[in-house]
Amino acid sequence: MPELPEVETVARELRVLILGKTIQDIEVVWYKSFDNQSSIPISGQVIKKVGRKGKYLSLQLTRSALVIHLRMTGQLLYSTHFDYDNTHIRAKIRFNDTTELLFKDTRKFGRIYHVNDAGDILYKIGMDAIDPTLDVDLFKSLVKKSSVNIKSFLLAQNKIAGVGNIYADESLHRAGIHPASLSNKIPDVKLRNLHTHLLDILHTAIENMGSTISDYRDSYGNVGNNQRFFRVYQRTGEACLNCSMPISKVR
DNA sequence: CTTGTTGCCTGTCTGC
DNA sequence: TGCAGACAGGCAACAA
Repeated sequence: MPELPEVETVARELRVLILGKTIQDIEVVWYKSFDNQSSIPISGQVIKKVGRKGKYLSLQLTRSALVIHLRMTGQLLYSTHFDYDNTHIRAKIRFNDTTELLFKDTRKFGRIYHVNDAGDILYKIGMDAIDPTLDVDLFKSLVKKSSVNIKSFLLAQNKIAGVGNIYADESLHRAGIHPASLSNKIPDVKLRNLHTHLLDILHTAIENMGSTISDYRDSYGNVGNNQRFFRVYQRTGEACLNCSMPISKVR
């Protein structure tokens, strides 16, 4: 499931692939996958900027914006030909040079929102996890304000955006913090550690083009490489790389 | 305000 | 081999 590093990988690729292209039209195959909240026509608009905040991708157009969330199985595949497999394709963004950006989403949880301004969707989301202004002190103060367990805190997108199950589990393990630990009871030293490891893990995952569990693909249809380096995620029953005890699943 | 619960979806896996 | 049911999981909507 795409989290920050996977969405960042797609964003970087899309900057190369579709920036400056003019949209011919959008073909919506599954109506729920496309949520049109703007009356501004999409046809004829140019992709001015590709952004990302948390797990959301934003395409700034000439006069409006497309905000995209891939949820679990969403993919944005760039296509230059017409003989692709249409299975699970929920929408097609066609450009006037005959290339297309295909929104493939097996489980139909993902969404493309068309809005006047990307902020209409993104305002409710917290600070991006790799935003440089989210320094140790700010990170600590956010965690200390929360009474939920630390794993739930990391997953809460209105607090810090972009972290999902994979990178929450990996960073907590690396920092030596049990996921059920209460956020406001974790000592400063451990929080400092968590901040360092979270950033390191996210940046490393971006360098590795993200992690592919099952469905994640980049815009070229390629899998990521980062799943090879998991130390706890989906390693239930296997030996812990720190203490060699079998890893058990808690929820 | 916070926290918890439910529904959205379909492919894959488990047990009979 | 077939089939029912559990499971996976991010987030919106809703309830408390």
